[in-house]
Amino acid sequence: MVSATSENYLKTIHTIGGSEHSISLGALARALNLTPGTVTTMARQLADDGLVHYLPRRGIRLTDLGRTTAIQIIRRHRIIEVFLADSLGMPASEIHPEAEILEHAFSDHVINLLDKFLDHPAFDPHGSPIPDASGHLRTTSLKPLTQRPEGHRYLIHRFTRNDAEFTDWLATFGFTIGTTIGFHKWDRLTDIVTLETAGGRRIQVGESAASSLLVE
Amino acid sequence: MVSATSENYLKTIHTIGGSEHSISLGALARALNLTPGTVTTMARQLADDGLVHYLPRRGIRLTDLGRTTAIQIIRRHRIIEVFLADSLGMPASEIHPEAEILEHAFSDHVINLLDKFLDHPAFDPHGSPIPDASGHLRTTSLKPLTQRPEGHRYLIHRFTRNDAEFTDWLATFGFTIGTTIGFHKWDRLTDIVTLETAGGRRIQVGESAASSLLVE
DNA sequence: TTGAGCAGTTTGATGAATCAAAGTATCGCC
DNA sequence: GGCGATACTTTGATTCATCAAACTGCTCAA
Repeated sequence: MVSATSENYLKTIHTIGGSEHSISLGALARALNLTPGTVTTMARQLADDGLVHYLPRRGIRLTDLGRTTAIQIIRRHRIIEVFLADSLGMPASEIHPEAEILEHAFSDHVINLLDKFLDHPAFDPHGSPIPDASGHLRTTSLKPLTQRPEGHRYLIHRFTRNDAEFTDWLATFGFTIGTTIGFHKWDRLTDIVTLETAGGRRIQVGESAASSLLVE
Repeated sequence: MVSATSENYLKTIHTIGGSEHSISLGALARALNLTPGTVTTMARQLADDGLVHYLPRRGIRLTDLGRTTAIQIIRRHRIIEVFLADSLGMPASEIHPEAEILEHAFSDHVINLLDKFLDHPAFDPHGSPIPDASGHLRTTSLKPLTQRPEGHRYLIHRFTRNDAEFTDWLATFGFTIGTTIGFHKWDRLTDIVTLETAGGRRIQVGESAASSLLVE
């Protein structure tokens, strides 16, 4: 069994370095808000446990075991987020810190039951994909609109925001599941995204609203 | 904020000593499976935090603060158990150890949302009452059958066992919600409880099955 | 009333996770 | 090629929760 602390290290290494990439301990220390010395000590510990490859002064990288462990934690986190938002009705902006704690307390067994209860969601409320129990991402081309190139039209597949007011509002422009949406422009300065209806009409929404549209 | 460790001490003190009674540190050490020295050290710590009254060599007792804290933990535990059993379909026999861990990870805010989601259950799947958010037990005369005196008839109010097979079986004897049930005898040696139908017929069930009948 | 025995306390040590501060490598620049 | 800045590592200390083992004090029985 891996401690909650180790789980947080693995999750962070996976988040900032991905599965292949080696990351510097400094970057890890900054991401975890710990002093460099602490992270050096823990890196040796994680390497002893076979969870990471650690080359002093060169960086740290997940082993196969570390990666599968990290992915299980991410899976737990995202399933919990779906539960908090969809079942309990928490706003998407509040769920992360709660999930951050709960992810270390839920057993894989309970998480699998929760996954079933939620009907095997493919995305969390922020639009991030949820790996299945064996750690694979469902092969799908669904992504949040904001992870697509601008200037194209996309097919709307799902809203990752459990908010009837918002989806009703979108529907007034003809944006419903199964229809297409134009991704005109994302102004990164103001975080305003300009959408385009089938009729060519332009509407503006915030980046976070736009990212709740899962498109293909 | 109280550590998960302190929470476990408080919960155990409340469980074995109730709210008034002082308990010996030895009893506490045995209940927590810790050495006496550990518990002595922690008792001083809890007293410093204002959670218990501790008189060396005499015993330990919850303060008002300790009691309300303990009751909140018990509330979290029991609401989580209802969720695991009723929503996720876990057998009542498996929920306790999971709830034991989760109770330290759920915030009071999320617990209140979960309580609402579950429609404010009054009892956990073992038949224990769930305190409300302010720590009060709903004033109700509902109790598991096995906490009633033998030789009387009681009104069936609820089954704390999410098991259609069991309730269907009871229904074949006319034991449904709103009807009465006779509590004939509880043989504490064999833990067999003898029930009596409206027609005077006697049926035997195990103590744990009988305790899942909430009666008035 | 005086021990013997037991319940409870103290002491010294351990492991996990952390920090501050001192020490060392490495990389790029002149 | 040498030097300085930056990044990383080491060292010594701290806190929390725990244990084993030595110690102390209370109570009951002879």
